[in-house]
Amino acid sequence: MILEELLRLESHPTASGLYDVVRRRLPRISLGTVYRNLELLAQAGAIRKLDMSGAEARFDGNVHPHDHVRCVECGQMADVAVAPIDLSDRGPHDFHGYQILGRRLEFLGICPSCRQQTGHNHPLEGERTC
Amino acid sequence: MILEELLRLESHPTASGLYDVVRRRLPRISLGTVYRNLELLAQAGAIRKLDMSGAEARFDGNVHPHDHVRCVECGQMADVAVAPIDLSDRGPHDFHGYQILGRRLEFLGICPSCRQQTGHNHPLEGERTC
DNA sequence: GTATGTGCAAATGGTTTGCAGTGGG
DNA sequence: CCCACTGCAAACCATTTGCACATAC
Repeated sequence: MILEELLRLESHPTASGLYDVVRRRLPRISLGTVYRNLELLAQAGAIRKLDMSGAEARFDGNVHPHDHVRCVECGQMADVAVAPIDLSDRGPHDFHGYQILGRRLEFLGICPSCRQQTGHNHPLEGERTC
Repeated sequence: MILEELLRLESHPTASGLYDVVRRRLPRISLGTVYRNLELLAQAGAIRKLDMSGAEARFDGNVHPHDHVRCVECGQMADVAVAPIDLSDRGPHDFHGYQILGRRLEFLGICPSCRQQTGHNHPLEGERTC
């Protein structure tokens, strides 16, 4: 039922956000159970766990290859089609001998609704813009 | 002195790793102070805070634009030259109206020393390989 | 003396875990 | 009856914070 609700949502809920939703159908479920099952589902490859950038982890029912944008203001996330990375000129020694298994790419920005509310500038604190 | 030690190291230490190093020169320094100053230095743009992928945050004295590889086994990190991302065919609506400020790219792999020790396979749990 | 920065210890918050209970097979 | 799974609460761990004190100006 946790999986069902995650698939229904196209937001990328946090564990406790999903907990709130699932609790509407299973009022006696505990947050620990939600965490346990999300972990199992992620390991089984049924869902993806998005634990980037030190924030609260978010979960994604879409297991097709894709990247993400995250709002630096509110933490909301959205899907982005896979952005091709040019590694044509790289040898293994550009990676210091690491055997590369994968990559994680996350765009950072401001979502439409946060953009309206605050005229803030978010210079990304010492981070190159893109 | 925290900054000095971080610049001297080319590993990408965690806060407590750096704490251990700095404590050799300042035996009475506290971990809280290390955190406080790393935060200030990162905000001032003197260092970079690398808090990707839900692990313990790491700090980098190299503020030039570059990406990273992280060992999924031991957490060690290394620098990688900026990998160009092809966004030529993207309009703002591919990003769901997000105003893009930056990106974070992290390669995941196994570092040379972990590679020797364990013949393990690390299929990156339901993650596309790269 | 006033402001800034520190050590220390306690609080925080997301996540994990130990354990006893429960329900399905 | 057994076992996998659960609720619950406590533990965990990186990080942050409150506070009293120290040091520099």
